[in-house]
Amino acid sequence: MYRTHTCGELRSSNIDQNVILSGWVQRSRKMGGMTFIDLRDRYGITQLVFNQDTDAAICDKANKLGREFVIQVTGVVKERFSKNQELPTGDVELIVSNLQILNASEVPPFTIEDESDGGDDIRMKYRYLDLRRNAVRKNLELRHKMTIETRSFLDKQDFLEVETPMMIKSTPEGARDFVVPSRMNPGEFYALPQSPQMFKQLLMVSGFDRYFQIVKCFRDEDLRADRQPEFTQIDCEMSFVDQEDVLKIFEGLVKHLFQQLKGVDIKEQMPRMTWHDAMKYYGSDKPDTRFGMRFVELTDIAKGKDFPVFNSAEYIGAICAEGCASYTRKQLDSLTDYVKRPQIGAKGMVYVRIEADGTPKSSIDKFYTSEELKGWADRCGAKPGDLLLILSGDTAKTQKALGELRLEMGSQLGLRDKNSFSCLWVVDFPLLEWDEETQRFFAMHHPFTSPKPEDISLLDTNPGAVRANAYDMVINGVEVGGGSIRIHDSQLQNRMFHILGFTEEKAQAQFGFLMNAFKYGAPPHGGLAFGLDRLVSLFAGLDSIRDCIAFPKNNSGRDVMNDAPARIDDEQLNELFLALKPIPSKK
RNA sequence: GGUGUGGUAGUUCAGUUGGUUAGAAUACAUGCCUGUCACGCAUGGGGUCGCGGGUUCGAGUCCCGUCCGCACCGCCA
Repeated sequence: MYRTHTCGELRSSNIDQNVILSGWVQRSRKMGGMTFIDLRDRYGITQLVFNQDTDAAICDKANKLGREFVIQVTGVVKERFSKNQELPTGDVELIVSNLQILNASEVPPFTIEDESDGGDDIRMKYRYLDLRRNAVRKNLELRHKMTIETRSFLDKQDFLEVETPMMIKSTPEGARDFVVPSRMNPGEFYALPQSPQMFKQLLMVSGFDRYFQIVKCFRDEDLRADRQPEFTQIDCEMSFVDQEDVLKIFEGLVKHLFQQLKGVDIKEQMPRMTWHDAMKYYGSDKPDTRFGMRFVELTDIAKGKDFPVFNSAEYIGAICAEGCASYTRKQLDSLTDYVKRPQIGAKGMVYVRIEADGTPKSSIDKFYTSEELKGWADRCGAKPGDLLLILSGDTAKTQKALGELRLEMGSQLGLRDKNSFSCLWVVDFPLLEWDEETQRFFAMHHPFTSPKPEDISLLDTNPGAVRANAYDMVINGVEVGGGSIRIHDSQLQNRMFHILGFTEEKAQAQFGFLMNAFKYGAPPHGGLAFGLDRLVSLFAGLDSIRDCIAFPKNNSGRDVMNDAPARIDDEQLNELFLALKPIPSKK
């Protein structure tokens, strides 16, 4: 027997019991005649005591232990002389009578501590050691709880978890597919699913009525702090539902998760915001609503005076930063630099300080009268001591830039507290998005998304104005999930394919099986998918989803621990009838 | 593909206008220490300054190229 208790288990009630513990040496403190060792496992830390006077041999043995040695100890639990309030096991310690080294350890490349001395890079390379740390393990425990609670909630609502294939057919729409060559079908490839989209819709045709799956999805696109090439979705679909039904059920799921995992009770209904309003007031389809600072448009009153920049602008918008009139020239310059970065791309920034006596002071004083500037301030609801920040230019670009500026100001003013949560639904997304490059419409969500019935008549006349039955859930500016009511009518679906530029043949080849299925009684259906990694990282207050994934990829999509991806043998290539083109030199 | 930023001891970092033998903390090793829990004290070992080229009497420092990490833009139906 390796242990009778875990290292997080012993309390005063265990005093005088004989126990066996196994675990890793966290750290040892040698005091001369005494040695203390912190023994760690997943459950906690227990202090082991060795005394030269009591048993010199075992004390000598203990003194030879290094960090991360795996040991087994037998001993009796005793009350501590001086208790440690920081540890749950801090009232007791183990007087060790038998010590066995189960495995020695080399000195780890970084310290296995809550505050490790290791950087991200080295910790990823030795991820199995990083996972020993409380901080990382806690994230995975939270992830576990989230999947358990999700399954339990959805099960109670009659959802069935059904697995769908990981090796499917590649579809050129949307993200790039990861592909897998087929040995038995030379020259042909499977794709890894970007989502189980079509399969879950087929399950609706099959009458499963309520489906979910916690499922890996794959997209061969560049990575970000919140994007991995393989990621996990809570994928859901329901039959005989309209948008309202879907929002209600899954709002319930998210509230359940908040309640169970964070102890946060969200009683009121989550706010709904149209996509149009989100863009107008926040410059983003995923607004961070933890703070206000909504856009105020000034185009009509700021245009047509003597300031050429504004006169040539399609849109002039402002945000009001409360109490920021005291910003120095240096701070304002740094904000200007911020919005002028190529990633944001604003040409410049105009500010108006509202002085304590109410007089406006601006970088463009000479173009506007004090009365005019006061008019702007009034419209923005600015009080003395506030600061208006104004961007202008092309509408979409300026709103986006102003949105970035708003987030930056929110961060600077400490309005984006990781421990407060603001959820909302963004609804009424446009169905289609015009692509300048290819001069055609793309489905903003995916090609199976249904248009709003009242907008269907616009499909032929003004496709760009058609709104979709599509919705995203946004928490703290993070898109945590999204979905839509699908098209279940094959005629309407055909019309969509036509608008998206699919020929009859191409639509048939690509989505024929789905179209076929729809001929046999497809129920009205819809659903959504939550990004599990994003939800967990949001709940845990992490900066990157990497921290809640056991074995994540780095920025270039590599697993730095096992060095995947890697070349394969010629033999493997031959078997697959594959030949590599010359690779542009690297290394 | 692009922009920014970084690469110096096992690790995290400092390193001035280019100038002696490249430092600190921590980790590690050794010794001392019988109630520590970030124990303490002393001593010690540890460096291809990412790589290649250039400028210079002299380069961690300046220039060019390159590789790698991170953040972001493009991309992500």
